[in-house]
Amino acid sequence: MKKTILVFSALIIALLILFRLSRYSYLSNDISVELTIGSIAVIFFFVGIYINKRTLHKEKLKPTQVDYKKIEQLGISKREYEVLILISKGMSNKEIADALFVSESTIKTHVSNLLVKLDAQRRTQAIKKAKELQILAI
Amino acid sequence: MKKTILVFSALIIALLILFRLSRYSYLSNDISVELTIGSIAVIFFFVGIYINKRTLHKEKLKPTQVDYKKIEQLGISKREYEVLILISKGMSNKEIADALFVSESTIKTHVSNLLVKLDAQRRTQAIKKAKELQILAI
DNA sequence: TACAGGCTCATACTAAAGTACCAAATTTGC
DNA sequence: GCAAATTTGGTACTTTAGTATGAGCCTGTA
Repeated sequence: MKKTILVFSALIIALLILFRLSRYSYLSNDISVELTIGSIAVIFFFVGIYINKRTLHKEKLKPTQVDYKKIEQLGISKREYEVLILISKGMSNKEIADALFVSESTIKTHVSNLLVKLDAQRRTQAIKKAKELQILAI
Repeated sequence: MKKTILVFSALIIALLILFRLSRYSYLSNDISVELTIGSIAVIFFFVGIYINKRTLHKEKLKPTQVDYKKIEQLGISKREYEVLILISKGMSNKEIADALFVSESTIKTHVSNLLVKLDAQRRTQAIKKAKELQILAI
């Protein structure tokens, strides 16, 4: 943002100088003046578009922020949340168990607890609800 | 877009007139000229931002377009795609069967075919892959 | 008309997923 | 340091999910 302001300021100064010079140039008539104004308008119009695109682009890179407060509100523990993420990646209980170095029984317990906390009947429904609640990045 | 161009043109004309008038106004000195230029720059800067925001906002309303060509490429039939959508909504085979007024056996067949076509082992994995392939809106 | 493709459904399985209940080991907060 | 919460894991069971295979019914089209 600092860079943006600097570039912006530099542009304004440059244009003002340009305008000053133009007044003593060989083209010191009405056409020159209107040309300058037009140029300024067009340039700043595109500068606006450019800057806006840059800032909006950054927003798009983090489209869905995880709502950690909601995770807490739902009483979902750290480990349960880990399991939830792996579920959403399409992994089976066995695969999750291997990934987290625990037994499948443990994962089943976590999943069961998750389903209650998310008020879901199935893991697929849990995925959907979790995304709606924004506790899982889309 | 037509409206945008009209507004844009009107603004330019208005500013040119304003500038013309300012030359004969009581403030006909250097400060007036620089003020005008500054105003034009600022105004067009924000016009650029505004227009850009509008167009980008429309893009955001359709964040993930469904890639129907890819559905065809994968050989996923109409009915199978319907089932896929309901799976992604977290529904069980029985629920999908009731929703589509067919038997659970039929849904199982569709799901089995879907898993092969999406190269998935589970329905949760099918959801994830389908979203990655952009054949399901996120 | 014949035939491919899609939709339907059934049977008979096997494999996961999920529930219920219990209990021990750890971690964490006060 | 102790209570509370978390994590872990087990048994036993029910319910879904998924596979394999076969078959009848439409529909568009070569």
